[in-house]
Amino acid sequence: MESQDLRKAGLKVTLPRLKVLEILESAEQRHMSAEDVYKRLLNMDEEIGLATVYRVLTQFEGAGLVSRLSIDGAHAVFELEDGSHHDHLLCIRCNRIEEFIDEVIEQRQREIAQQKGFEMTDHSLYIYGVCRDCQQKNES
Amino acid sequence: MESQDLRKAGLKVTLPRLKVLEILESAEQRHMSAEDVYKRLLNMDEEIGLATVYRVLTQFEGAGLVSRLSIDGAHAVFELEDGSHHDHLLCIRCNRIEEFIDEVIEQRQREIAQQKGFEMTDHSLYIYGVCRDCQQKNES
DNA sequence: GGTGTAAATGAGAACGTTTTTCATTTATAT
DNA sequence: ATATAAATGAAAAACGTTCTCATTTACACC
Repeated sequence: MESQDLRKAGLKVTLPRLKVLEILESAEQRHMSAEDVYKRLLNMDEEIGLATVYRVLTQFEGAGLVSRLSIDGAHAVFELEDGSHHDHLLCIRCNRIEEFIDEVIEQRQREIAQQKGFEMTDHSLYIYGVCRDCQQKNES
Repeated sequence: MESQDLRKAGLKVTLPRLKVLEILESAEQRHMSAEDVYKRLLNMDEEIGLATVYRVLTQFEGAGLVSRLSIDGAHAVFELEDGSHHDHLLCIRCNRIEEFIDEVIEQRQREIAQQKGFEMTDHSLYIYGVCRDCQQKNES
């Protein structure tokens, strides 16, 4: 029951919040922009404004229910938080997003921060490239 | 002589381009936003529009003269390209930007891309934290 | 089950950054 | 010197996102 997640996060259980959660959980694409979520809502005939979608997603982020990816200059995309820290690989052709975890890189980052006298709070790593499918499409 | 750099890049040698180059080369801060450059121009009594600054910086990027950093949700900043690939450490308090190179991370990224079937074209890594100075300020 | 209160919402305006438009100016090849 | 394509300035538009404010809603309490 998702209502519990909302209550635990100190958020009232409202239709917009339930719907946005539902969309994030059921979407075939794990990574969605606010606009994506909004369009999905329109398709479901839910009269929920874009501003509310932004608000809800931002609150979810604050509550640790979703993570926000700020990819390059593009608009932010959100993913359901599953507790696993991971980084991302992005296909520059089809915008597919894949995830990976690499403890070697994690460790090196901590070392670098320490070397430079930084108290690390966060990091973001994106690898850009052309995914296998798009490489093949290009050959033909 | 910077004019040569512009000509080599296939760009006409114009006052705005020379001035922007000059600012990037002489600025005490290596990382500048378009707005930063524009303000500097105003201080120099150069009547160059902000749109031109954006255009020039984007062309310089295309020509490989500068790199654009798209940090999180913030506005882009530019740095003179010196041929050395490097990543960045950012202080979330004072916005200081430091650079680092780490071959271990570079290598791991290549391996991960290969594992995932990606032809890597680029990557971006930002480590966020609190720099030494800001840690000390906080203690007092 | 009502009711009060603070929180949440919708609509549209506002925002900050960046890009575009278009008429005018400029650099450069000839 | 001149023609031509490229570059510019100013203002408007675009973009994703946040804010404002009047209205609605969820929920704690009776």
